[in-house]
Amino acid sequence: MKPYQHPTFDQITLTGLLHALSDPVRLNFVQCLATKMCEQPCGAIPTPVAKSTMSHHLRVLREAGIVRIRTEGTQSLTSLRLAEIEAKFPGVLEAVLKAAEAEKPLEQHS
Amino acid sequence: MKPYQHPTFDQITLTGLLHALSDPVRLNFVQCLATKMCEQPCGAIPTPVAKSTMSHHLRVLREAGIVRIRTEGTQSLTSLRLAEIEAKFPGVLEAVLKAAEAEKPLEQHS
DNA sequence: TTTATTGTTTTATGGATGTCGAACAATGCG
DNA sequence: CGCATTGTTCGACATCCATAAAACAATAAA
Repeated sequence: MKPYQHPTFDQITLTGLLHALSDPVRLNFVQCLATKMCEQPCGAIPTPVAKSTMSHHLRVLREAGIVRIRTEGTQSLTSLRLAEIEAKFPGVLEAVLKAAEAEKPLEQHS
Repeated sequence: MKPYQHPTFDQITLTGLLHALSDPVRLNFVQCLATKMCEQPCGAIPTPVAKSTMSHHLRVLREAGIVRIRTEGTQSLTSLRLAEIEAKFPGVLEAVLKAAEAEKPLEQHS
């Protein structure tokens, strides 16, 4: 299999992170990841978009340095790079996630 | 003159705010606004882009609910909606601004 | 009134983006 | 081996976006 390309700590940028989080689908995915606090296969998180679209979003999150993805068997496991982001941009992700949780009454279908 | 349209407190969204801040030019402008802590005419803040481009960015920031703009004479004065954003998304803007300040060695020309 | 200042609007353009279906790849299972 | 599962990749498409030049609007200053 092809191992995924991840940005290093130094390559992560603030604007890149903000842009990645500015999409509702991606923000919701990150939010779910954060609450579960463990690696998740993409399929384990409900999304309102097609498989291929989700794959695209996952790549954006990965290239922004927000998530780390590794493959195990047929499924790819995704985890938050929480510690690194906190180290680089203290308080940002935490505040955003808290705000997202407070803002969203939450609804998913399928 | 035409008074500017501003979103109400309820109309401000997290993704809208993140998207508005995800552009380097806009983030830099907001950062400058925050450090000066007072109304500023657009021209008082150095930008690397054309006037018309900056006008566009200002509109994005305004429509996202991040800044408030009023006209006085020929110039339009811009101020941060700091208290409102803090009330709606506690800690978000503060953390982002702090991260931006830490990340940017800062350079402007013209 | 003429000119300067300040910023907006319009129009154009090249590039990025979100979306999806279909085809493909890799692994696991029978 | 054949089939199912899980994602990725590849067009394709419509939309949004950052940029800027040019024209316009409104006020201030001479």
